[in-house]
Parts: sequence; C-alpha cells; structure tokens
Amino acid sequence: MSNFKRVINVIPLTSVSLSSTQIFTYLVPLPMQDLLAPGMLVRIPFGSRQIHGLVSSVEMHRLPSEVRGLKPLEALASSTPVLSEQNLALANWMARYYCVSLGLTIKAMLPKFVKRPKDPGLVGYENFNPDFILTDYQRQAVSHIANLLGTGATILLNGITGSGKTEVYMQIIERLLAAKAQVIILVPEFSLTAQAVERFARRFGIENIALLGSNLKDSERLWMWQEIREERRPIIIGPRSAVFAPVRNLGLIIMDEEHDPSFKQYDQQPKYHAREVARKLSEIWSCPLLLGDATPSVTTYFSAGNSVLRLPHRIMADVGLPKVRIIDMRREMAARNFSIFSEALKSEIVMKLKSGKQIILFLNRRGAATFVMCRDCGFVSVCRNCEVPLVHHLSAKNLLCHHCGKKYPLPTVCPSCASKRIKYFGIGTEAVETELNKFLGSELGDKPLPVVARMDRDSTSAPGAHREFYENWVEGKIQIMIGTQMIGKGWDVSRVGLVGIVSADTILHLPDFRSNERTFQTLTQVAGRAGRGADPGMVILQTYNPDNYAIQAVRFHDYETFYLREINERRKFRYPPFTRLVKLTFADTKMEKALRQADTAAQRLKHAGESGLEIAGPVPAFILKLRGRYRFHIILRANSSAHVDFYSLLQDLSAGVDIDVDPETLL
DNA sequence: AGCACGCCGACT
DNA sequence: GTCGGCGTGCTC
Repeated sequence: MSNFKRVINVIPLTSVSLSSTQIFTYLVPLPMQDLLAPGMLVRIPFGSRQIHGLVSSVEMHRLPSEVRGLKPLEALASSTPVLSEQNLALANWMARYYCVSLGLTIKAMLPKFVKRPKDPGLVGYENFNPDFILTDYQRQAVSHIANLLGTGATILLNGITGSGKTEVYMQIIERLLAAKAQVIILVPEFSLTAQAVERFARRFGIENIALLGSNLKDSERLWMWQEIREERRPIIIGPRSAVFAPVRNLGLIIMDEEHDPSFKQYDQQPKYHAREVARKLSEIWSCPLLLGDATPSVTTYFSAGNSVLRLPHRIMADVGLPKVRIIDMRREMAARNFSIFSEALKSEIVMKLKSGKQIILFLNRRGAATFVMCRDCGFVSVCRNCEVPLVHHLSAKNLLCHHCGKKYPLPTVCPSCASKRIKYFGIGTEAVETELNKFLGSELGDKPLPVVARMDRDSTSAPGAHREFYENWVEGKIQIMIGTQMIGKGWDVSRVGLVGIVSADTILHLPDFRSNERTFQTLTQVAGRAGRGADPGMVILQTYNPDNYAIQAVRFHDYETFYLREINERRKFRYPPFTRLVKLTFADTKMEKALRQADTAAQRLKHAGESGLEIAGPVPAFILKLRGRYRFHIILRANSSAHVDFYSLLQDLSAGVDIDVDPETLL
C-alpha cells in the first residue's frame, strides 16, 4: 500500500464568496479511487451540510502531511462526467467575466438529473426537400461563411425580414451535417414555437433535431440532453441556455435575432448574455459564431465593422417593403380626434377589411388602463409591494401589478377620500380591443363584424393557446389581431395588409440609454409583419414624437441611418460599445439599510481608486420598491479599452450586492 | 445559499 | 442572568 493519498479538487455547486477559493480539496476513500474522473458529480460535506460538487481534477499522489484536515468526499453522484472539458473552460471564463461563483455558473449549465428521462415525442413533421435557388447575395454569404468554418470568427449576417437568412443557415448546416459536426441554433425565447422549428424539421428531419425550451419538463430536458451528448441529434435548437448543450463536436453556432433581449439572463445569476458566451464557446471550439439579424444590436454592428454580410432585399423581388406612414397624434388631438385611432388608421382598417386583408394592431402594453386615479383627490392605486401604479385588467376584473403580479380588487370608492369619481387613464391592449369594437360597430352598422382576437400574456397563458392563435390566424379565421410584442415574433404568414402601431412611444421615454435602440428594433420587427404576400402592405405608426430619429428610421427601414445617429450618441455620452458598464443593486425591506449598504460600497470602490473607472451613485432604482424591497444602484463605467478587472475589483464587497455585468438596461 | 458564531436589547 | 434578534463570515 502506497503512502501517498489520492485527493480530488471539487467545485461546490453553490454560491461561494468571490473572495474565497472556488475549488475545494477532498480525500478519496479507497473504494472510490478508480472511479473518479474530471467532470463527474459528487456529494461532498460542505460546512455543516451536504451538497453536490463537480470534480475539476484528480490528484493521484499527495503526501500524508499535505492532506491533514481534509474531509473525505461522501459519494459519487454520477458514473460518467456530466461536463466536458470545453464547457468547464467556458464556465471558468463566465464566472470570471460575470463576477459569479464558479459553482453557480456550472449549476446553470447542467440539467436537473431526475430519475427517469422521458422522450418528449416530437412527431408530425414531414421530410420535404425541394430544390433551392439562391439569390446572389445568399450565395455569397454561404460561401463566405463556408470559408470561415473551422475558425473562431464571429460573422454578422444583416438581412431584413424575408431576405432569406434561414436559407443561408440551412445551406451551411447541410455542409456541417455532412462533416458529422453539431450545430447550436439559438433563438429568442418566445419564437421557439412549433412553427419556428418546422422549417428545420422539414429540411433535416425531426429525428436530427434536439429541441430545448422552457416548455420541457425536467425529465424531457434530461432526455434531450442525453440525445445531444450521445451525438444522436446534431442540430440543437433552443433559447439562450442551449449555448450550454453538451456538445462533443461543435461545428457552428447560429444566433438568430441577435438583438433580442431574451438572450440576456437578467433575473438570476449568472446574468450572462448568450451572445458573449457563444463568442467564447466558438473560440474554444474554433468554430464560427453566426449572428443573424435585421436590426442588430448597436454593439454588435459596431464590432463587426466593415465585415458585415448583407442580404439587402426581400427574396420575392416583386414584393417591396411596406409603406410606413407616421401619424402625428398631436395633430389628431388638435383636430379634435380624441380617439386612440387616428383618422388615417380608421380609414385604412375599413379599406383593408373590405379587400379581405388581415390586420395587426400593435401596442406594447397589456391591460385596459395603465393607472387608476381619483378625480377628487388625485389618489392613484399602487402596489403595496412595488409602489408602482396598478393596471386595470378587464378580463380578470381586477387591478394587477405588472411587476410582482399581485392582484387587487377594483376600487368602488377612493381609499383616500371615499369619492366615487374614479377614473381610468392610459391604454393597453384590452382598451384597444374595446375601442376597436366600438369603432367597428358604429362604422359597419348591421354588416357582419370581423373576428377580432387579442394576443398578449393574459390571453395566451393556457397551454396550446399560441398554437390555436396561430392556426386561426393562418386559416384566416381571425381578421384583426391585437397584440403586444409577441405578435412580432416568427409568424411567417401572408395576407397582412395593415399593421397599425397604436402608440410607438411606450418604450421611447424610459430613461435608459438603450430606449431608442429598443424602440427602433421593436417597431421595425412589428412593421415587418406587413406585406409578406404578394402585396407590400401598409404600416400606420402613431406617435407623439414624429421627429425622433429612431421612429424616422422605421419609416424607411433604414438601419444604417439609425445606427450612425445612435453610435454618435453612445460616443458622446460614453455608453457601450465605447464603455463597459456594471450595475450593482442593493436591496432591502428597509430603505435606509439598502441605501447604507450602497453608500459604503460606493465609498470603498472610490477608495480603491481604479484608474479609468467611474463610479456613479448610489441612485434609487427606476422602480424604487420592487416585491417589497427598496433598491439602489451603483453604476460602474470603464472605457472598453481599459480592460478593468471587475472580478478582483468586486470580490470583497460586502455580501448582499447583486452584480450585473453588461446590463441590458440601467433601470 | 445555508448555517454557525457572536454581540446587544428585552424579559423571567 | 438568559433567550433570541440578526449582522458577519466561512464552507476543503
């Protein structure tokens, strides 16, 4: 028997203070000595409890004097590695970049290991492989990308809706399948519907596709995870977390609609952006990252420089882009039209109905009224947890907090002065529905009324609701669809003759450096729903800010002009991509405590005196009180070229701070 | 994230 | 003099 001891280095899958080591060493009991390998899961004693850990390395020989005080590991929790060397390297990078403990990062990468994996049983797709004729632009894009296979390049494919990005993806995927490589396709969370996958399923066969998504049960996700790991399904389609798929031979990562906010995890640690993680992963595997977008994020477009691949036209040469008319709602007011619909929108609705075209009405806000106020004393109903105005919902006949979801009964008298004169202000999709029905009733008289449907989070919460909306829409059973964001995603359908943007201003006035960008992207996407058949279609865009550059750019589908203006603003006001931001959040049920914590942290950071680092705040969060906790922010800002090491800067801040590196919003 | 340890106020 | 509040710091 050798005098040497065998030990393993383990990453506890829990949050460990950033100032402490992230790797802990354990003695290996004799019976387990030959069973352990890096990447395996183990049970370890950790403090006074037992938790899971991931083996990072095995040390065969240590002197007995070096192992004094080490605890033995408890048990093996997996018989084979659950994390590849590549994904472990990815986790290391992520933990460092996003200032999170390594264990939490790894935890986010792994599925839940339940007892019985279950096949979610994807069926009902036919294989179908017609001939494809590519445009010159598509052919150039394909050959350009093909030349970069095997390199860790990031490629931006900038093509408007309907310009044939998907076909470019598929041409490249075909080559990779021939080479037995795997492909990860990242798509926005809400466009991950059956019909979004259909095109890939038809082309490559559903048996070659691993579909990940939030609708999967733990057992089904584990089944898919195993399918991927055994390399049985080379095409992996999923939301941001699919970037962690257990691939073994990755040939390409595609990220569609790269600008979509759902690619950033904002609600729990690690607060990662799948684009940046994918960029690192592509470097690790030496395979390209292909970003496809009609309206790329300003940061991505900036870093792509002049190497952007463009698909400038819609494929069907005879179909132009929809004509966008901007309607100045201030003038409507002045002309004594107090309806939420401008005269132009009203007459377009009537015309398109007459010619049998379908209509989309977009408003980026749910509910009937966005705040409820007493006319006598000015009292506004607010959420007790969040202190934000409550939104009136007709369907549920209540007031709802859009931040924490808490419901309140409708007030019959003012809680403050007992007056009965309670008024509902501001509009949401429910109000659009009410107003539209009123208008149609008076306009069409006794003629048959068109079928109106409203699609928002409230009306699609039931399982299968999305599919039902989609089918009814495609079959033409719905003539007018009212909806929020979600109508902008993925529906590749004809016959949309009119898109009415009821108010373009909802995002624009948020005090955030990205609100112009978001406005442009959201509106362009919604406008792109129009004219996908043989007719270019029409967009009516109602706004109180007709001169704003983001809104003007929507009018001409002009990304470039928007970008040039926006990048100047970013340079001038020192926002990304010229600087890197980190948002620190301090929250507590007691306001003074949250503020005190933020203050001390700011002091300490200023004292650290990192050169090239600006420390702003503490400032109260845009929603000061959320879910019962008061919140304050500190914003750190550094020149992109300065390469500030935020991890070491933040590692010994007092616990209880939330760190968001590269935040999508400063609100 | 837990869970201990330790230092101050309230109460038998 | 003791119980327990929660603020602080550690987990091989």
